[in-house]
Amino acid sequence: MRLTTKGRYAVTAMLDLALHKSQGPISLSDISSRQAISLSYLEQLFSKLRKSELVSSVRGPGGGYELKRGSDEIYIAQIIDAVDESVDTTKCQGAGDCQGGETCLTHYLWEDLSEQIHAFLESISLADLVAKNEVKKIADNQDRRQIIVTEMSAALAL
Amino acid sequence: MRLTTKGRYAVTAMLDLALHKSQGPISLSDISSRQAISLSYLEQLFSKLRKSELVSSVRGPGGGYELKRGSDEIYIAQIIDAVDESVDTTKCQGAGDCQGGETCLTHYLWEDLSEQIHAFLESISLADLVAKNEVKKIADNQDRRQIIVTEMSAALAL
DNA sequence: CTAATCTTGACTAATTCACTAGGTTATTCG
DNA sequence: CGAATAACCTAGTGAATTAGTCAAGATTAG
Repeated sequence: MRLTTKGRYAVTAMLDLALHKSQGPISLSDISSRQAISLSYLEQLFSKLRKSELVSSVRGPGGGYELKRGSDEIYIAQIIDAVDESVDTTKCQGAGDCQGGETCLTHYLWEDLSEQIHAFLESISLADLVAKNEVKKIADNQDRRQIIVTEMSAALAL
Repeated sequence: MRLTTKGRYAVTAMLDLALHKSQGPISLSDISSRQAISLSYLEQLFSKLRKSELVSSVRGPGGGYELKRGSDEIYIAQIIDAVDESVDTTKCQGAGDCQGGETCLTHYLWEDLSEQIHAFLESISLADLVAKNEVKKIADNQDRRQIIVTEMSAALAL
């Protein structure tokens, strides 16, 4: 699991789609001006998002991109995985003397942590983020923290 | 909150220190050979870790680095923050027309998510990771997932 | 059919990452 | 004392990632 600006751009753009899904296909230039992301970079990102079946494209005038599924069926982890193809984090895949040795121990500890974050992001949908934003406007910080706890717990109970 | 290989290297190295803290100061060349991280890169990372008061150094023969606090008082987020100096994720800091507008909305949604991950990593100490590894050897996947839930909940209850 | 709109893909520049190489300074041991 | 050890510091390099440019293709409106 990697968490970089590329993934943030992708999630931001997908959020923009979710917020405007009632308006039919959204062109990338709309997203570009609204979210301050360069058009060409968006094009690259959406190429990957399309290959991952997260969005569908409509060409020609009035065209653009739409969420392929409902915003409650698209999870943050899927978006990040789509644009941020993960390299192998182990680095010691059968590389000689690292068979359950100490080296693999620490690698495994990190991977486990990474898995937990991934599981968390797999449990949050675009709709969740949008919905939480509504709540946030009223709730103060303490209430918000409580919401986070509830969500995280619920998320991992599966 | 960014999650890159740089942070992973730092956490891995700190875990190595935690696992060998009974042996006095640990030299970087030891960590380098055990964890397969280049020595000079470790030096750069530990320079930052030292400035962040996470480790202390002992020079000369037999010297090396030690955890400055107990491994139960050093949290993953601190390590990552130390080496991975975060750039401003907003990009629209008072930049004209982005005053609570739609642009800031999506930025804020992402930042909130990022905060949650940070809060999570702030709640996991080096000792936690080491301890969990002991448990893992016996526990099956379902048990592990329960542990995760407990940890995440406890983490955010503050 | 033609023009406008929007996707698609190939190509390029800038930045960051991971690492290397070289040295200097502090400390211990023979 | 002097040689070995190891932290420290600075600069530089290659590759990957990030971000942006440009020129095609596809599709619809008029």
